[in-house]
Amino acid sequence: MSALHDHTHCIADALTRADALCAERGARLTALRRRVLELVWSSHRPRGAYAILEDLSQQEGKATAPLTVYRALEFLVEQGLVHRIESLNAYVGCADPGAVHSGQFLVCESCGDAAEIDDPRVGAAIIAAAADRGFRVQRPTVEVRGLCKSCQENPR
Amino acid sequence: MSALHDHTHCIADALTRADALCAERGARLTALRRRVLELVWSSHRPRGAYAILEDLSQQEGKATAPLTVYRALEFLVEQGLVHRIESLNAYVGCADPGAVHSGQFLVCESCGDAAEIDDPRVGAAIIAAAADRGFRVQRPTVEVRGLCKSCQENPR
DNA sequence: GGTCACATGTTATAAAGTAACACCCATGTC
DNA sequence: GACATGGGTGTTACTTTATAACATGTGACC
Ligand SMILES: [Zn+2]
Ligand SMILES: [Zn+2]
Ligand SMILES: [Zn+2]
Ligand SMILES: [Zn+2]
Repeated sequence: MSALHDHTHCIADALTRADALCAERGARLTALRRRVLELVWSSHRPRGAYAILEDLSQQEGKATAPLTVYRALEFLVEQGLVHRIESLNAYVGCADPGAVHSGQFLVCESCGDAAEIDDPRVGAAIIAAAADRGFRVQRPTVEVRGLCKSCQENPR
Repeated sequence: MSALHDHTHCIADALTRADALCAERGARLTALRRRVLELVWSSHRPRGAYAILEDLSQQEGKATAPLTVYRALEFLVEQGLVHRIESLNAYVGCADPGAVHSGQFLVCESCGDAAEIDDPRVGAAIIAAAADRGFRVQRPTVEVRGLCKSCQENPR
């Protein structure tokens, strides 16, 4: 997700979908959780829990405890609204919540963007490789570091 | 890598290969680094830096600083002798150092074993998926959680 | 034997994540 | 309306993981 797009729209969209999904499931997207989701979506770059915490504290005008954020993130991850990028200890909004998918990411070393993909070839290859070894897949993690298209075209 | 195998052999083997590789490259596998590598190889389960630190301290009879271990690990990872499992904040010996590969792991939720694989289908699928999006791959990370064969056969 | 690069030691600190327990507040029940 | 119930949040303290800054050692090379 390069520089120029209407990101306000991304955020609004994400919140709308989250509202709908949670309503449908009877999950409680409380004000706090909604605000954290919004902060996760403040960019397409994965954000650390403590960065979110800082923003939240500022919004509230008073210090918030880490647990507050971690609990909200836990909920959002469970609901599939947010993914955790293991290799960055950071969180990013899910591009397509509701759809069943495991989370595959192309993480740009230069701009920090994390593009979520759900490539069936990758998923299938992992399942096949695991099956060959008698391994039962529960949760694949794919995080590919490299250079995104726009950073290749406009290097620093 | 299930329960029953001659793990002493795994360790000796890993050290021998490490010696050879480092000699070949002119990299300095010092006594300390060699001991850390040995501790990483103490099982096929990824081990945390602080677990290794504890073992090391005990061996030496005196407290060692975290940095000592982290620096040794950094070297070992650079040399491809050890991989870091991002989703566990832990380190595991590389099954095939020297070979060019990125590190794909099947991590068992039950016994904790991390089997390293280097499945060409997975690698190729990732490259293809990335190429479709103009993304240039530098370092793929694949960490699959699930149940290994032996844990499926002998559940708790 | 000087010096240069790299390895290690030491101390302090940062960043990321969790435990335990109290309180609040919406919902449903009597 | 009183009251139990359960999930969500607040508060405090703490653990685990990782790094910064600076001093000291050590071996290769000229
Ligand atoms: Zn956007
Ligand atoms: Zn980029
Ligand atoms: Zn073994
Ligand atoms: Zn297992």
